[in-house]
Amino acid sequence: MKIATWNVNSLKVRLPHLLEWLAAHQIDVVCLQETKLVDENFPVEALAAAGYDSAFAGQKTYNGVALLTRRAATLGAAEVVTALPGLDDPQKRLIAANIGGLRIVCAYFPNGQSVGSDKYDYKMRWIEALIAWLRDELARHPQVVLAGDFNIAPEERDVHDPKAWEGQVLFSERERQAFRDLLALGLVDSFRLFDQPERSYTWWDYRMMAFRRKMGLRIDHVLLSAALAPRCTACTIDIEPRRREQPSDHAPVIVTLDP
DNA sequence: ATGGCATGACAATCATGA
Repeated sequence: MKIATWNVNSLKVRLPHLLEWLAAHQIDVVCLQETKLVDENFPVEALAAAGYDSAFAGQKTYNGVALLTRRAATLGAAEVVTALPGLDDPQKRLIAANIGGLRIVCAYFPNGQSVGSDKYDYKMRWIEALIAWLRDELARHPQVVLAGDFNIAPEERDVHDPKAWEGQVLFSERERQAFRDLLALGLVDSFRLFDQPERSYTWWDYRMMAFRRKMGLRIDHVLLSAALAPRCTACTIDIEPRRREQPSDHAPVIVTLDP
C-alpha cells in the first residue's frame, strides 16, 4: 500500500501535473494540501476518470485539503472529519478518514508568517489542538498516519542553511519542540526510518533558483504510529514534479506499507 | 533593509505563502 502527501499549491493549476503523476505511480491514498478551491469546484470527475474517489474540505482562495483513494484498491473512506475539535477555525486545514484499516489524517499546518506574529500564535494553537485531538484518535485507532505539510523543518539536516534559518519561522525552537511533541504521542517520522540522500528537501522557494541550487527545507512529512511503523518499507521524496514547468513549490512524499 | 516568484481575487494592486 502506498500513501503520498503533496502540497499542490492550487489544484486548479496543478491538476494536469497531478493526473500525470497518478498515472505514473500506483498510489493508493493521496493527501493533498493547498487545493485553494471551494468544494463546488473540486475536480471530482477528472479524478474519478483517473480512478480516484475524492473527499475534500475547501474554501475560497486559501488552504483546502483532500484525500484521494484509488478505487481499484477498494479501500473505502469512512468516518470523515474535516475540522479539529476544540478549535473554532474557519480555515480548512484538516481532513481525516478511515481508509483500508488505517486512520489517515491529512493536515496543512499554518505557515506562521514570522516568529511572534499573530499567525505564529495561531500556528502554535492549531498544533496544540491537533495534538489534543490526535491523543484521542490514537487511543481509538492504533494505526494512524499523519501526513501533510507541517510547515516545520524538525532538524538541522532538514534545512539547507541551518545558521541562516536559526530562529526563523519554520525552524524556530518552539516549532521544532511542537514537532517533537507530536512524536512524543507515539509517532515516528517515516522518512528517518531509512538511509536518505544528503540535502533531502520537500520545499524550495520559487525565487533565486532555489531548487536548482538545492536550497530547500524538509517540511512535508508522513508520521506513523508505533503500531504501524514496522510495516513501513520505504519513504521517498519524488522531486520529479518539481523539475517541471509551472511546478508546485512542494514535492510529494511517498510511503510504502507492507500488507 | 527589501524583494525575489507564484496564486487568487480583481481589475491595479494586494494578501499570503515559506
